[in-house]
Amino acid sequence: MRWDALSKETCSVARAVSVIGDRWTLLILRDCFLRVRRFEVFQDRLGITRHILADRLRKLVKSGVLARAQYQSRPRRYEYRLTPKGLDLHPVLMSLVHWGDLHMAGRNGRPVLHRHTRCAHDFDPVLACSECGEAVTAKDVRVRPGPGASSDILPKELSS
Amino acid sequence: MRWDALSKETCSVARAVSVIGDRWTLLILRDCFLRVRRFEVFQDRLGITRHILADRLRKLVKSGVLARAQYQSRPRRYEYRLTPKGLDLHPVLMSLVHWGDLHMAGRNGRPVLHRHTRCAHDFDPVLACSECGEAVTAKDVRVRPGPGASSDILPKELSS
DNA sequence: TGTCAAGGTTCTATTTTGGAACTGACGACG
DNA sequence: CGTCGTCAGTTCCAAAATAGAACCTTGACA
Repeated sequence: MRWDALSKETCSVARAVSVIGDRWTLLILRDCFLRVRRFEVFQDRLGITRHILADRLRKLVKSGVLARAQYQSRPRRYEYRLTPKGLDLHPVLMSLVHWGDLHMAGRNGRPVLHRHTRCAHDFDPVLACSECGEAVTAKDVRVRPGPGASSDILPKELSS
Repeated sequence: MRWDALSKETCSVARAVSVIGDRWTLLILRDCFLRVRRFEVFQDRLGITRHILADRLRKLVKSGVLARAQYQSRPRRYEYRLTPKGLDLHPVLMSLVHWGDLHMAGRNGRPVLHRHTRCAHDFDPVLACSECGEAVTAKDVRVRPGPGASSDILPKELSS
């Protein structure tokens, strides 16, 4: 299966993965949320090769997650900023950070603290239900086909 | 930078990405949450090559996300199940699904619906603050170094 | 004229992946 | 007995992606 074949799958995860399912892309996005915007800064922080960085930034722009904006003329210089579509990835990154903090942290504890400015506390992200507001765990969720489903999206046992 | 170098980074995202930052791994995990457990079923559903599937399953077992369990003897057959560590990835996958639904869905709408069994409604995942319970957006969050921070974890502008 | 900076591109060598065939332990069929 | 089918992989080779390093371009500055 090719990269671009993934984006034509019915599944939302497959389509999302076709955009961000790459280790460098995820690390680039992490830095974007830390307000990194410039090619050289990404390169220094990530240790990624310039070739691949250019490629990933191009793909992220093409998919509408980042926007390339000129921040000076003469000489022309560009920076990369999260679009609204890119900002919507915040929950994905926050969930990833939290999982890493829980299961992969070193003995010194978490490397970064997140403060919720509305309540002024350091917090952990909690996945809540949009309907009742309670926290959701894997066992509380049942899946079923939606309007955009194709016949093979769920395994046989679940498609009833 | 090599794969295994990533897991030695201080950043929780980098460590998480060293485990799940791969398109196939994410798709395998999606299927795990749909209760797929067997080699052949993964292979049929994903269209992944058997070689790569075996490699990714091995890595997920090694990192403690999946457990390999014998489900019959004669002939010996094994299946792969999410461990508690793996189940903790549920918010990551849910966030990814939701982003895909929002920004990448086809014209027929979302392919899969999620029902919260506690309140019996179809729902969207919302990222909430563990301290005040309110929904969190990217703009409501400030980051700062935590106990496990290294000097280079945040860009210069934010390390104050 | 020479140097520096940002934001790339080009080159080759190494790694990873795709695609297909093969293995090995069994059970069932005829 | 011989053959077929299933499941969980492994092996092989060709094609694609990545790493690492050097190079290019535009313009500022001295």
